[in-house]
Amino acid sequence: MSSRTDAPTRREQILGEAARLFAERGFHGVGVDEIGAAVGISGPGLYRHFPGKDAMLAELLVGISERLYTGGRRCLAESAEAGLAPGATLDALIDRHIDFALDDRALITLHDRELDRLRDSDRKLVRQLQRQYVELWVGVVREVHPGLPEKEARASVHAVFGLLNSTPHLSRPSALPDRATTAALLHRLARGAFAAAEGRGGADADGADGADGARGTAGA
Amino acid sequence: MSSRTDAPTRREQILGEAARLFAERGFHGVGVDEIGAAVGISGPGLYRHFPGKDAMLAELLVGISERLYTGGRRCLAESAEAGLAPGATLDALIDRHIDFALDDRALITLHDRELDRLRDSDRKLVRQLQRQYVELWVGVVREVHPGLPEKEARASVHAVFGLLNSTPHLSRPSALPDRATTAALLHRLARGAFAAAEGRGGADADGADGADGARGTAGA
DNA sequence: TTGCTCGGTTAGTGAGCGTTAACCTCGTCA
DNA sequence: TGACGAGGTTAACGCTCACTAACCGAGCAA
Repeated sequence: MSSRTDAPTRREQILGEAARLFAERGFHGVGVDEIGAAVGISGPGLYRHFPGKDAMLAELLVGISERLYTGGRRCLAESAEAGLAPGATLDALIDRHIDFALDDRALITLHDRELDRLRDSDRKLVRQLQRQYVELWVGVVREVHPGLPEKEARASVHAVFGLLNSTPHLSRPSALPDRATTAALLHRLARGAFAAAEGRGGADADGADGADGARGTAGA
Repeated sequence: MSSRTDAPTRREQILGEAARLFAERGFHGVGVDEIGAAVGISGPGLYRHFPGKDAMLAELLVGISERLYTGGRRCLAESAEAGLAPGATLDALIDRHIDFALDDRALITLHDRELDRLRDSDRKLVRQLQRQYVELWVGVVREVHPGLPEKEARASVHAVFGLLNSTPHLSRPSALPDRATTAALLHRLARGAFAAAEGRGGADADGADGADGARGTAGA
């Protein structure tokens, strides 16, 4: 159960420290002894909780992928229920992703850095969840920006993920404004990027979009 | 030397394959035997060209950092010489970075993934080059968008780097439109993000921007 | 009390890997 | 012709590291 912010169980404690360490120095760069030491037990004691080092990484990556995807689905469901406009739904998606990116920096880092260290089956699962999450965004983005061809929408979503996930890469986070300001800034950047995506599609045209309502990126 | 597209020297060949392999499976994830095999020699033969595995990574990371920074400086110099507007300078910076991101995906990946595997001195050097490169962007961005506070400008630049560098993270690049379309799209996304950055700065106010003048993302 | 499980411990093992050693074979140049 | 250096080779060493074996003490149920 864990009423809410219970004392974290040993497993969770281990996963948390492992995430931090993996993000800092890479999966292969961290030894089991270090992970153990980080939670106050030492070395092979971990094997009472996990079958192996790989299993920790797998659980972390599958976990974050699932949380992202189900979080996204919940956004969509709530938006639909509340009868929100596509633009507001996109705002909700963006905010939720920003929360992940700012709160679980280590996991976000791992998520696109250590994926290939997984067993085939786990990697397939994570990839599938990622794909579904992307498609979920693509759908909303294309509702907000109907002029955007699907391929470009997908590429834009990937790019915006790169943008939103960029904060963990900062060497020292002190360079950032406070959390609220950063979140608001990232939100504006993401919306601005999407708005600019349908500028004029280059060669493969679709022409008609004219002055579109949704935003108003000043000049755009 | 090397008139232009000469047969690459052994060293260059090794560096190229090492970059590819490091990007695919991580620095610790690839053995020297594999790197050797990739260029047709085997294992310790590499030590005729490099003092060690670390040295290869160091040369790759220092190299790409230098190329990015000097490339950026050249952009600025040429723009100044031609008397271009700040907007056009920013366009040039963006295009140059996109060329890097699309042509040297492996290096871009390494650049923000394996930095901590370097010896202290090398890491410091790379970090310094990165910082200088960022500051160079920040200067131009603030010329184009004077309403943007410095901290937010810097964060925006980092975020846009994340955006521009996102393509390597795509599992299979076939999902992307052709190169020209992708480049144009990334360019629009980046400009759109910057344009949206100075929306209204949130809490920490600088107050006066209201309807602010300096805009005109459109034409640029 | 006895005995079992849970969560630790330390010591050890075996594989993988970076690196070195020793040796070989060309082409080049005096 | 003969020395030599550049660029390979294979064998071996030594370290790191994930994982296993064997043991142990506390809590707790019968």
